[in-house]
Amino acid sequence: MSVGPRTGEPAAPTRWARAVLHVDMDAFYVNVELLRRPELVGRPVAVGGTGRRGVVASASYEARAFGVRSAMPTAQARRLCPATVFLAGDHARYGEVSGEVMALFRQYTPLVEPLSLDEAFLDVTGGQRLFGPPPVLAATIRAEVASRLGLPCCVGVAPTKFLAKLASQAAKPRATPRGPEPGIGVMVVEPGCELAFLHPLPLAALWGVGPATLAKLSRLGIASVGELAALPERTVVSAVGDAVGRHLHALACGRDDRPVEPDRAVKSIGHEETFPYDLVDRAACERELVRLADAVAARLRRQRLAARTLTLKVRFGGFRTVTRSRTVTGSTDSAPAILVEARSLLDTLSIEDGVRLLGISASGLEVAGGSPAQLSFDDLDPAGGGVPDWTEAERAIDAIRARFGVAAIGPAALAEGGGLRPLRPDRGLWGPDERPSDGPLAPP
DNA sequence: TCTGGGGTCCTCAGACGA
DNA sequence: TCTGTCGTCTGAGGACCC
Repeated sequence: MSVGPRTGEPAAPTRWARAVLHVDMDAFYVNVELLRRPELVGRPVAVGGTGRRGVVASASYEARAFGVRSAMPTAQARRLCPATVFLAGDHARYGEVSGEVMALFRQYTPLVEPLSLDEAFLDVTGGQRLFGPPPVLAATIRAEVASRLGLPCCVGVAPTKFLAKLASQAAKPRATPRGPEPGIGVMVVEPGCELAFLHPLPLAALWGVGPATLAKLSRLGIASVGELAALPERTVVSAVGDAVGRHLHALACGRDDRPVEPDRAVKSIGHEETFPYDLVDRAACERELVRLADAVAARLRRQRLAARTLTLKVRFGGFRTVTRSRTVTGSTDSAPAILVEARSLLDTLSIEDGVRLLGISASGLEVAGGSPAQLSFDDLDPAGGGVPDWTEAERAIDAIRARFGVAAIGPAALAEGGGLRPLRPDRGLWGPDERPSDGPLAPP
């Protein structure tokens, strides 16, 4: 389907000055699981955290028909649709499949910008002579993903990223109380017809308008993108702030010249974890910080990066969340150095309300070794004893893990019952695991 | 017995140096 | 020497996305 002067007729092979595809995999995690569990096809299925405090990461359209949505607490999803089959998920597998999907896209253009595991922008402006008009290429890619990987997806075609993204949403299947209804698969917004597609849409369709911004814009008495575009830019800025206001007003007017960026540099690397039961003593918090610091440092080293700023995130029992960060001269990719800093930041907080979540994030990233003096944070050690140089030891740890797996070696503080409990890539991604033995805590 | 994890970007306040 | 201004950096928090 297309929005344009020739709607209903075959698209003429006009040359697009700029053509962007947005490819969105349908219920990606669920459909990857269905490939190896075909007996679940047609049933309500959800992937996500299966334990208490878990949330849904992805739901089949059969489950969505009952109101099950991603980011919904698993307990609520169970109440809405008790017949749902809940799967814990396999993030490593989704990463592998995502790699195959992206590799397929790159057969058609080198300008592929992954947004997440399950969606990407493709700039196909330069491939029109080779692969045909963008709408034809969109259909080709969709068919290739289905035939070679066995996965459904939707494609939006438009002159800009933003419109391509909206178009792919319009092409998606719908969950209705009667069951899933197939979508159109490919939606095309022809050049010159951007506003006809855009302006009837509700404000919430705009990328960047969430509940808070929607409430502010609604106070202006508007409900559609077209009404937003009709307002003076200064009115929008006064309602939602300078940067957001100018950005949203431009989008509403159909202006979006952001390029497809294949090589976006990572800005931060972090890990956080919600615990099955709130932590109430500092020693337990510090053990968790050891695991988090170990995981963050390992990822920094894997990507040959070092961080200047470290941020500690703490969510208390009442869901109040605070962050504390510190920026230093130099940079680090060392777990002991990150741990010293995280402990020091934790010391500034009272944990008497219980700690529901801890997280460590590294930002201000630079290429490791690029700093004149690789910092060891030893001037921040409250004991004043400095942090030993772990460079060689961590190199050895990385090599052992590369060969034998992440659980093969780790900090002694994480040894439990003869085994290690490091952060696994797929552990607790959508909430704490079901099994109490997997977590550090029993119910209080 | 509601509310994950990994990110990016923006706003605002305060500190600080020119 | 003091004061005000401006730009920049940092820290904290919020909003949003998937």
